[in-house]
Parts: sequence; structure tokens; C-alpha cells
Amino acid sequence: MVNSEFLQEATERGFVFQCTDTEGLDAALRAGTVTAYIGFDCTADSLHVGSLVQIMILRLLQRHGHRPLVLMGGGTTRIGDPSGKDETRQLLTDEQIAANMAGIRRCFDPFLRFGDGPADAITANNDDWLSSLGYIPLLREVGTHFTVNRMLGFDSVRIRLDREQPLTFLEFNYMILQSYDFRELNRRYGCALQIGGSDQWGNIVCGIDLTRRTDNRTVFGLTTPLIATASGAKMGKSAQGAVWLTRDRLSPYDYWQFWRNTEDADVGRFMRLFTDLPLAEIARLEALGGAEVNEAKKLLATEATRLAHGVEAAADAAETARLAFEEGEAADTLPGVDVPRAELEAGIPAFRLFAIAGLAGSNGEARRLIRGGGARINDMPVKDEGHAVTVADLHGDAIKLSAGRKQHRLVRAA
RNA sequence: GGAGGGGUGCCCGAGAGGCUAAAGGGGACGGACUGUAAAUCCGUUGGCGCACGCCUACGUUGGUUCGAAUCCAACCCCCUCCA
Repeated sequence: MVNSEFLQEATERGFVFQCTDTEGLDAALRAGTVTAYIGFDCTADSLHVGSLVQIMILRLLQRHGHRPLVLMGGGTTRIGDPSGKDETRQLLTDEQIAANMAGIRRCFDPFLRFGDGPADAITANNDDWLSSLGYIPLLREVGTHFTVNRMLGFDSVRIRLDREQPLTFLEFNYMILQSYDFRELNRRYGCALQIGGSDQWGNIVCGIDLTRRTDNRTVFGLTTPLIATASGAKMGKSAQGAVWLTRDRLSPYDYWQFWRNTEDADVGRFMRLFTDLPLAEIARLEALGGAEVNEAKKLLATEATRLAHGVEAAADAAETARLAFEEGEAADTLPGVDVPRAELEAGIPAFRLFAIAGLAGSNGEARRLIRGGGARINDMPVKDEGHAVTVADLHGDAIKLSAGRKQHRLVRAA
């Protein structure tokens, strides 16, 4: 039985997969402010919804008065975490890592409050301590606490070995460095909890052991479940590709659409994980049957978009979608592209325009889209892929392009 | 260091001189049916203003051939066993 508000709500909302010591953690959470960290790889310059569970649990932690610590893996990204990957990752240059880190850091701003207060979120970069480690001193000081016997038993290692995929010695050391991180964060910030995806279990447990053995301090680990859709697909793909959290990668409108298209069976679960809506209200919405779940999906979409992009962008996205799908009108807030007026006056072949608008990845793909009957201009099906689109097609100041029933773009003359 | 096996499109995986832009599956996209859902069925799935045609692509670089993903050589990488 858990009594701390945070752990209780985290459990009810579906954030908890495993915990190293539920009672101990619960007691610590009740005793005072707990600092908890999650590490983020700097392998891309933005985060997508695959990391949203981690971000949301930090947010929940902060809502309950505890302190989130975002650890940027500036150092560990130079190694590459083998967990959950069946192939060695391409090594990144230090410049790429630095650039990625800056991009990722920005993703947290809408979700967490950073500052100097007791429950304000803070960031750290493990490159600050990992890069200056000396090999021999590290082996002597930390290496003695790890047995190869045990390391070989970890899933991240075992999976590679079983699949006969290579695991380099570089990657093999990842868990040692992550363990070092936990101990270091405990020393520097009093961090007592590491949270991570379920594939991080082994790495987290190692860190707990190391901290106990060398510092005689008790720290805790908590993992979140892997989030898949009800039909079993990995979550986080949209027609445009990955569902990024930043608007320069994916517009708030498309972000809203991603949530709007949630499968029926996932609505309740996703609302619990990805919105701040009260559990009682979610329970009510979840009970809606048949086509009524669409109301719940709209709320899910608007709430999730509000968290990532703000109230205004969320309301705009909801209204844009309402006009497009319920009134059949093209709101001028639909994502769009500008095309030089002169080109439009000269006439642009339809297939070309769909590619320019980003509704097709290449001219050829656009041609196929048109041949397949999935392309519309101003809601009129396109029959001729080479048909010249001109200023005469402007409705108001824009041309509405549609790929399929769901993807719409506006083309404006500039 | 030695012996054997292997590197194919987004992924898995077949192909073993021309019929191969490369079977099959998955994924993705489009169509039908719906509720902007799922399931199902159908279609599409390298690039190019794409009827013809040209270009790029079966680890890399060369070679043999009228013709190579397929044969040869060297190299790189991976796996297994031995040392």
C-alpha cells in the first residue's frame, strides 16, 4: 500500500512498471522533497512522443512538490546505450552531441518549471564528470564493484549475445557509467531516485548497488512501462513521420491530429499518462461508448497539445480541425507553405505542388497519390497528375491541398 | 593468427550470369467500409515533367563477360569454432 501522493497518482495513472523498493521509496517521498532524475540521450536534436512518458512523470513529480532533475547524456551519448537496441549505434561527434543537447533541453520548458526553488527542475550534464575520469582510477574505484558474471546476465547484454549481434566493449561499459552518474547525482544533488523506461532496469539497479556499496546510501529506482498502442504498434508515428514535441519539427496542428487519431482502446490510458486531467474526469470520458469517444479524443488532443505548445496553439489546432473535418472548410490556420507568386502564375503541375507542400516525399510519390485517387485540390479530386495549378485556383489567398481524408495543407502565393 | 559462414530495398528475407527496380512478409501511404477509431478487403511502395527513356541501388574497389546482386580478385565489417 503506498501513501505518498506522488507514488499513488503515478501508479493510478499507469506510470509505474517496476520499483526497486516501493515501501522505501514511498517513505522517502512522504518524509520530504525527493530529487529524482531521468537521463536523456543526445542522439537527436529534439524529443518525440517516445520520451513523453518520462517527461510526464517528471511533471507529475513536480506537481507533488518534488524536484525533477533532467540529466543530459552529454558524456554517455559518446558511448551509446546498448539497451533495447540490437545494433551498435553510429558514434556521434562532440559537435553533434552539443547541438543535440541544446535542442533537447528546449523540449522540457513547456512541461517543467525550472529555477532555484526547492521543487524547481534542474539540469545536469554527465559529460561534466564522465569525461575527466581516468581509466585506471575508474577501474580501481568502481570496476571492483562490478562482476562480469553479473554484467553478462543483464538483458541489454544478453539480447545482443543471443541474437549474435555484436556488442562492443565500449557499449559494454555503458552501465558502469550510468551507475556512476546515479552516484554522482546523489552526491551533488542528493538525488535519491532514478526513473527510466523498462529497458533501463538493469542500468538503474547497478547504480543503486554502486551507491550503496561505496557511499552506504540508499537510493531508489522506478521504471515506466513501454507504451504501445492497443493494436501493438510502437507509439509515435504520424503520416509526417516521428511525432516531435517541438513546432519546428511538427506543427501544433499535426501534433493535435496525432492525439485525435488515438485508437478507441487507448483513450483512457493516454489521457491518464499524457494529460493533467483529473482521474475522475478521465474515468467518465473513458466510459463513453461508440462514436462518443470522439469527444474524449478531442479533449485528449487539446490537452496534450496544450502541454506541449500552449493554450492558444491547442485551441487553434482544435478549431482548425473542427472547421476542416466538421464544416469541411479550410481554416487559414492549417499548416501551409508559401510558393512564389510568379511560379503560381506560370502554373505548377499538380504532382509537383503536392511534393512541395510536403504531402508527398517525392514527385513520384505525389504521382502515385494522384493515381491512387487520394489527392484533392480545393476538395476536388485530382485526375491528371500534370494538371497545371495556377492563381486561378486560389480560394481567397490560398489553395487547399489534401492527401487522403486527413492530411491538409494550404498553399499561398508569396 | 587459422578454418568456416555471412553483409540484398524502411525492416526481415528469397534470389546464385540475361525473364531483376530485385519473390514473399512486415511496416508505411492511398482507396472502400466507418466515427478523423479498430478489424477487414483492394491498390501502391527507388529517383527524374516517368508512354518510350535515362539515372541510382544488392558491404567497398577493381576485373571477367555482349550482359553481373549473381562469376573472379583485393579490401572493409559481422558471426561461429580453433589458437
